[in-house]
Amino acid sequence: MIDVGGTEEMARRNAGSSKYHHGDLANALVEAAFELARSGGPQAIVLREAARRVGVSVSAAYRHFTGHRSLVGATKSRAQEFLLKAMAAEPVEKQDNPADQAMAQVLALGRGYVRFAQAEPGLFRTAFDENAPTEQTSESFALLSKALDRLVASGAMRAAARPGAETPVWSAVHGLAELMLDGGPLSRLSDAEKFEETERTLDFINHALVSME
Amino acid sequence: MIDVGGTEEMARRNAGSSKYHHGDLANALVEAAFELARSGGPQAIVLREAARRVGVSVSAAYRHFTGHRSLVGATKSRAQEFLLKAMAAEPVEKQDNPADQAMAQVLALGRGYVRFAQAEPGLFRTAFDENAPTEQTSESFALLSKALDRLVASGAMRAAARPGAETPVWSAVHGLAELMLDGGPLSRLSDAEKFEETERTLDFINHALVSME
DNA sequence: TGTACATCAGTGAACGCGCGTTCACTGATGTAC
DNA sequence: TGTACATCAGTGAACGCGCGTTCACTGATGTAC
Repeated sequence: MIDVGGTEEMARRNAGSSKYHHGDLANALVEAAFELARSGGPQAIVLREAARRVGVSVSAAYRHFTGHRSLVGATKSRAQEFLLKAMAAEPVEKQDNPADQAMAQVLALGRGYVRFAQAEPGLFRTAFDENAPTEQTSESFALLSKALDRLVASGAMRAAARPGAETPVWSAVHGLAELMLDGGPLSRLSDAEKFEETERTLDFINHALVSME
Repeated sequence: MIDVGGTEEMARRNAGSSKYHHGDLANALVEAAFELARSGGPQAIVLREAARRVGVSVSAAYRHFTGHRSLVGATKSRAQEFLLKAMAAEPVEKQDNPADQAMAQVLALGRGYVRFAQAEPGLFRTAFDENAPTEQTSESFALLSKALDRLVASGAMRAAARPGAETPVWSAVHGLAELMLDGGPLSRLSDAEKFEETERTLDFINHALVSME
């Protein structure tokens, strides 16, 4: 145990001889809930199980959350953050001219979105769990907005078509992600086919954005 | 009680003095499950409650379904049929030329899809319940395929762009429906705004289909 | 046409399960003086 | 620096709930002769 780093909470947790006061139970519970969600979606978030995994009594959770619902809400937030990160982290191929570059950036966001859904279906479902309270406004939406603004600025898209353009783009990408998700109508496709359908849909978006008036 | 019509099952049911043999329990249970799904989505399908509503003992249901899962599967099928009907029933505005007419037909399918999701969120969710077994291949998909074929035949869409065109169109429409569903990120929009976003997305699809190469 | 009997389609009680939530409690911590 | 005490963050046992499923059973139906 040479490793001295880690978060402040971990430090407090490990430092104190007593484990009575955990130090960061709230975060620890969300982390456990997050892992449950990762494996089985929002339905798999079980307050008792999260407490069990953290090694704490069930009722201790009620010091930090008003109940099951608020734990799920916190987990949903975390899942949304992960989706955001996946979108932002998707590589963008360098293009010759600004218009192509701006379009490549828009499409990369979509690609990251779909790939995240594919890689982490449980988290993706949790991020859009309709039963859980939404704690924050969507930063993913803001990311897409900015990319579309740049698309207009680059000349790749008409300014007149800009207002409200987020919705159809988001819809196409979100719909594809949902349809290809495990259990969905397109879930039986091979990985290669899924890739193909993703690129096809991104190309579809490309053509629509360029030709909208 | 002048009404003599009705299905054969209902006839048998009402005719016999004894109610011991229901005559059509399987259908009656699915119908009850369907109403539960309509109100609360697939999660609301409770085998015991369905039996209760039909007025039959719980264990009677096991004569007709292997268990809860198969009841949900049957209900999912029914919900899919309703979606199909809503798509097919959506009115198509008459257009001057064949190309516009073919496009109007494609977009009407999408409009019907989104409107069904909006009007019957519980059924829409049930139709795409990832946990339930899928019993039949999607007739909705076939409907869309034919409409796209006609689009090519009419000259509104390039033949080269036809293969695989179902996916992006379906994705855009499905995504919009999901995002606007109760609890979704766009669920807070007013009815007028939802209408606007729907038309915008259909227009988006229109432009993409026309300009794809 | 009547009767015996296999089969079909119900009944109702019971089971175990794991969940979310609540309760009275107690040990640890930090602050005022 | 020490002490009293309020507050904070845990414990563990218990509750009720409604669910899906199973079981031994019984009444109704239809068919063979």
